[in-house]
Amino acid sequence: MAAQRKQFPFPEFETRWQSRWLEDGAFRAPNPGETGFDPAKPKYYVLDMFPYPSGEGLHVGHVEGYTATDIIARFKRMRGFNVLHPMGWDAFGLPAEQFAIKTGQHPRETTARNIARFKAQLQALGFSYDWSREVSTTDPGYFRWTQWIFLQLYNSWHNPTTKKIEPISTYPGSEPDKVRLAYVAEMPVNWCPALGTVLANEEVIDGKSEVGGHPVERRPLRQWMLRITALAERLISELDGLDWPEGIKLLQKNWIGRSEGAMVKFSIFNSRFPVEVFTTRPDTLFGATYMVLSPEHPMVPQITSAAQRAAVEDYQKQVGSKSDLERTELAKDKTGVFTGAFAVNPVNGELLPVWIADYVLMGYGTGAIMAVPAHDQRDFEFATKFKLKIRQVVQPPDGENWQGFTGDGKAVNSQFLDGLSTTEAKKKITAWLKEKGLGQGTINYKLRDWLFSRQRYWGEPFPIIWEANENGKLKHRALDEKELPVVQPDMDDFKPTGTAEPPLSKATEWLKYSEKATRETNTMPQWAGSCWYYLRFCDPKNSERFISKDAESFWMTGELQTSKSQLRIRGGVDLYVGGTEHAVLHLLYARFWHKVLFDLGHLTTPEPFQRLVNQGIILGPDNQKMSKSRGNVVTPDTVIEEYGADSLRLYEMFMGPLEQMKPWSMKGVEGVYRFLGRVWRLAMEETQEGDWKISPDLKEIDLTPEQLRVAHATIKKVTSDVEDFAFNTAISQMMVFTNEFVKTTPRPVAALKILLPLLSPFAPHLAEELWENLGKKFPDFKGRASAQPWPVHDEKHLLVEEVELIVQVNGKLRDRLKAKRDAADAELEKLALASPKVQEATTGKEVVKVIVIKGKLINIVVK
RNA sequence: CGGCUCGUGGUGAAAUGGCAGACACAGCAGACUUAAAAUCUGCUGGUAGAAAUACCGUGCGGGUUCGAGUCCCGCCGAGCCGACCA
Repeated sequence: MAAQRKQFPFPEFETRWQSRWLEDGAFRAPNPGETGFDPAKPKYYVLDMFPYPSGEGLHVGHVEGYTATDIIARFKRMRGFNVLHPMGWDAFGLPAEQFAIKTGQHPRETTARNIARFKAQLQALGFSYDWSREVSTTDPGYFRWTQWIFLQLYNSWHNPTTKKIEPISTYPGSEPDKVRLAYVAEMPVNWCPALGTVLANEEVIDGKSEVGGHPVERRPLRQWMLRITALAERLISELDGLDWPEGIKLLQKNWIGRSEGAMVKFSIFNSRFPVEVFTTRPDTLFGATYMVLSPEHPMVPQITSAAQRAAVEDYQKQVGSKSDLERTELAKDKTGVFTGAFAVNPVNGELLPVWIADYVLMGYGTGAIMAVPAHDQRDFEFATKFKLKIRQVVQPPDGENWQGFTGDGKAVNSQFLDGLSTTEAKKKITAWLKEKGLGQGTINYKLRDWLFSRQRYWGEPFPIIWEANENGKLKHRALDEKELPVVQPDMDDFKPTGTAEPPLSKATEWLKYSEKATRETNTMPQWAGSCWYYLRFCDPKNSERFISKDAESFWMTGELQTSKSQLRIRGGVDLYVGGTEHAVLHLLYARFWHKVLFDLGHLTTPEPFQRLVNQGIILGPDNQKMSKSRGNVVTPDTVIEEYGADSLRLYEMFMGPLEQMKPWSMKGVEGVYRFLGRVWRLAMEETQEGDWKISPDLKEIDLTPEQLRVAHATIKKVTSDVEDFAFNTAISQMMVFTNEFVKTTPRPVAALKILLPLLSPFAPHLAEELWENLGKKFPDFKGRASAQPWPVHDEKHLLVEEVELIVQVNGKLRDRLKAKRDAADAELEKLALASPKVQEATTGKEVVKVIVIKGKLINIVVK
């Protein structure tokens, strides 16, 4: 098959065009102030989620999104935009480090090799990236600025009065370390013994590590945290102005998990300290019949009675040894232990038994709840199992069973709340609690602060040192930005230490910053580098700043200078394409950093990505997710070898809607390959010797009215389809166009002058090659196909004198008739009623109404 | 259990509330060829019919509408995500 003669000589011209584009910098986007910059051109920033260059290379799934953005980039250039379309590498990360450990090669070497392979694969697809802007997160010239941004976080705080991130110097208190956006905390973390590292909650799936699937346990460790929760509110509300899929916005909202409720203080009968509880249903306070603390709650040891101590400690041990997986799986059946303590219900002085149970999580709210079994499913199950009191305090509307009823209703058995609706009761009790100093209304979030340190070698070192203060206690201090970048030392042994000490702790030389100070040995997580790469692309070589003011302003807002008073709501990357797997984490983290830098005055837009599009997953030919173990992975290399890059690009776009999940089919590739062959033969003819020459059928003749109609309908449809990301239907329209012209001889060469520019974003190599060939004979074909202005359709060619109308009787198709395009309604009605088929269908019936839709149909309603 | 997305030929899929199945794939028949490949032509939702044509048809049941694949309600099924979030 591979040796088979190709339908058109793509093996020769595809690589030739790729080198020509590279050589003459065809897709270089000039920055303000650079040669070639034209201030009259509007900007368009189209971005792919840059890849992690794994050892596996790209598969056809990666290529889908990249092809879509490439089509948009090429389209926008032809429409006169200054298009920024960059590519780079998210190259820090665990797989490279683990591969290094296994093979003894330095991750820097394997990473460089993987990048070279990825780059070659991308270039073989003819993508129009501006390669002069290539960045890698592992390059010291890049991560120097990642570290610089960390310093911004370290040196700033969230001012609750202004609700903005401000320099730490505006903090009026005496303990700045308590408010910094980057802070140190002793946290129970997800420790993965196999990987020898701590993982973020997001990297743990069903109690196992996302990478490798190793078991993960909880253990307390000193960690760097980022105070993302300070911006929780804005991370929700500022989603509103973004052109993102609603589903993704919802995912982010749910992840942040805002809920309104109240904090309520319960005093404990035998303790000096109260226990605080968060509830979204303060209106059910009179229905609280017991209280539950999380087994890890710090108050548990103090309040536990002597009689219950053994049972409580036993239960704590049991829960502690369970992985998160077991804990949630076994959670179907409620478990718990009585502490022997009693809490006092602040509204009525009732004594409530205090239990511990693992269905209450330390990580949410205060780690303690008031249990209202009558109106909460979990409390109801628990109370039923342990025979605790259940008291109704909400009357459901229309006579529903009140047991376990969690909806809104009317308050009962609640003294001064009785008769109030749920909403009113919430308001009243919250005000009452506040007045008595027993609680207050509050908003709680599921979002936790971001665990930002990793015990790894292959990541950005922190620009932090530890030195002893007067009391001999170690204290962290930020390095000056002049000391950046902090580069990892070259080490032969970067294996995990097996303890919580990171591999960098073995670099004894590097570790020592001065007589009194040592370096932080943790490194940043992989997310760090990808949080701001879209900014660096705007000004990738800048050694003075992470991005120049001019470049930032131009590529984010389209204006050369944006004064503070003109700050934009819209702006940023115009189009961002990538998979849904980054719907919460990467996108949330990047938005967080962007907002911090925005508040600190380094950026001109509050959001990084104006428009987001998610491409669907491409399944293997067997309809299963592509994976090495299933053996159903299709690589671009094999497809390009056999059918060429243009066929691969075209097929990826022809498969179906971009956002949809769809299976791969080699037969489908063959289909678009045949189509490209037909386009080729529109212009070229094979000689006896097997060479190609310009087809003698091509003549400088006018298009017929019908040909003009097809041509202009194609311009119109392809243009609007590209704007709507409906690439599959754009391609089918170009197939219609081609089918119209292959059968005609002589063939108007003007048809190709329309088709080739339309086709060039999709199949750029073929379009360039044919355009250049035609230029040798027809002087009309100047320059390059990819540099042509985008064709514009003329509506006058689409109008036809006679249109076919369909005639329905009661919505059922009965006849078709031809009529003048602008015929009057009354005339059409008369024509339709005169049709024999209509008469057949209406005899003996009364015509009630006739609906005429101009140019489309006539519907006769009979009774 | 909850949320989201989606159910259309043998397959991938089209269809601003207005001719369901465009464009492809596969299949069948034919042309070219010694033959094959490639290419080209025709047919290709189901049932009945030689055909014209007729009837049926977008997961199921209701509703809105002159008219529903499309909008609304309820079910069934699939995929993805989140799952004890108080």
